[in-house]
Amino acid sequence: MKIATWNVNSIRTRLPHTTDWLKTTSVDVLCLQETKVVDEKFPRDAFTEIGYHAAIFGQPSYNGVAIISREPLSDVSRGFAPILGDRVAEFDQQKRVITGIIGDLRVVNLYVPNGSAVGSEKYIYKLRWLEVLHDYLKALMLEPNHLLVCGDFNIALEDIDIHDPTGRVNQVMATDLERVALQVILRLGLADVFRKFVKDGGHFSWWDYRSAAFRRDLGWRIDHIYLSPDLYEKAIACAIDKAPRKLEQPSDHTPVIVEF
Amino acid sequence: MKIATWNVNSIRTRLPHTTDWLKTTSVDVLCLQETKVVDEKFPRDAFTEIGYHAAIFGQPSYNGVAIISREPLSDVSRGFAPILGDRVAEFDQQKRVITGIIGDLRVVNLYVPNGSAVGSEKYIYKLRWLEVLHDYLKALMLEPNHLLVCGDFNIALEDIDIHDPTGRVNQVMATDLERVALQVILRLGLADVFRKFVKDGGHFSWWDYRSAAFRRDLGWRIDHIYLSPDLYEKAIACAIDKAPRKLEQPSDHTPVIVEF
DNA sequence: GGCGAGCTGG
DNA sequence: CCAGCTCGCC
Repeated sequence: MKIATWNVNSIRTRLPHTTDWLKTTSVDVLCLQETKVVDEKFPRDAFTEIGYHAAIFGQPSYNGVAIISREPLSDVSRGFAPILGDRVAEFDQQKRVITGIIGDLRVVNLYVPNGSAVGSEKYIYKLRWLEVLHDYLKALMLEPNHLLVCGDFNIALEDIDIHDPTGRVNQVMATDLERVALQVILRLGLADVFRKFVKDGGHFSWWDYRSAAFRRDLGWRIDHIYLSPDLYEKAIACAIDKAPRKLEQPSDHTPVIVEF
Repeated sequence: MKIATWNVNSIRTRLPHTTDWLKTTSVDVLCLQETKVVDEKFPRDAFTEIGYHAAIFGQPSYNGVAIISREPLSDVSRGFAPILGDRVAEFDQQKRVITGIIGDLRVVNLYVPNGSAVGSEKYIYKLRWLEVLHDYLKALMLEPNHLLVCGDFNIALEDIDIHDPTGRVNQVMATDLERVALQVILRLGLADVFRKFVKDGGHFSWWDYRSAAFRRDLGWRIDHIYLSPDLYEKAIACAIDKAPRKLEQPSDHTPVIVEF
């Protein structure tokens, strides 16, 4: 059983990359972020043709998440409100959360806000969003299922997750406030499965399009897979597949895969 | 001596096509229309590197003309107002006219308004613009130089210049009013040099991007080269080069070349 | 409908 | 650097 997360930065532009990758890698579940397309225009057929189902939650231009899976998902829910009620409805205007159940496993797929610049409106929104995410995951953890929470977190948890942590306290995606917000969430009982297998730094999942960042390996590890305790024990591998980032017209992110 | 006219539909997008074509065709003067770029962003260096000068008159997004030449132009003037005075200044807001002298030859490069739909505001503007052009060329013909007037005229002079002239009287680029306006200009003493060499129809310089018009050869001959009488006598060839229209990401127009 | 530029977001 | 959008042109 293999489950992956990949911010594709437009599923329509990256459709051949995505289906090619599914065919060669044969993961069972692929969580996509930044699909950037309304549900009516999501290229569902391309996934059906190669034997996958798609649960989608999109909007025009921005954000958008989807779970591609060999087995159909049950109990799919989109956004925070179905779990937390209308008090959080404002956070569902941006389509960043989708979840569903496969067997005894709940998969949560997230596209955490980027935060723009430290102290900006968007940065405040990101921190508030993470608080809501805490309540959301707390609720889901009451279920009997195993829990896998993955996606583009737009946060580098440790300094070794950044190519150059100099001045990180002023850099969005690495400030103390963001890290603490995420650590509070993890204290609910989730662990970064990549770190079960890889202890050193220099492993990245995102490289800016600008300044030839990929060629110079100036990356960040901001795409994560978090597991509930017993699932964490069962994991036998977790890796970043850099190959898709080397293709023509790549996404700026590359997939992370966990295997059980 | 070879002189060409080509509506490139954005010089930045078509820069490789344009410089490649100059290198293989080695024309002495190339008149460009729809450069779609302000002068500060015009890719002058690309032409300098291959041995050409550039006289430019552009604006952001729309219109824009340029004359690319092996020898530098003298007496360059941009727009109608330098010749006709401020009464026509309103017509220079759109950058559609540039002229300069090489040896004993004045080259006038035009991007005639398209006219949108018959009877529209833009159609009226086109007819008024053609009246101003008449006065402009009348003034230039007082000079002792030979005169070459070329560009995208957005007018098919004869029915044989349209793939299907059915209902042309209601079609912009082929109405009687436009044709007469152009014929009045030509009566100043200018002749279509393409017709010195080619008498039959079915020769086009523009094919709409839509409906696979190029593949089906549904074109129009709207890019012209007009010459003063003694120059007309000296012309030894005039041809449309369809090759650039067959490239990847082509302009919707293709070059017309006259040789002396 | 096919395209390009300029804009906004990352 | 790249994505999609909005706009205007043809």
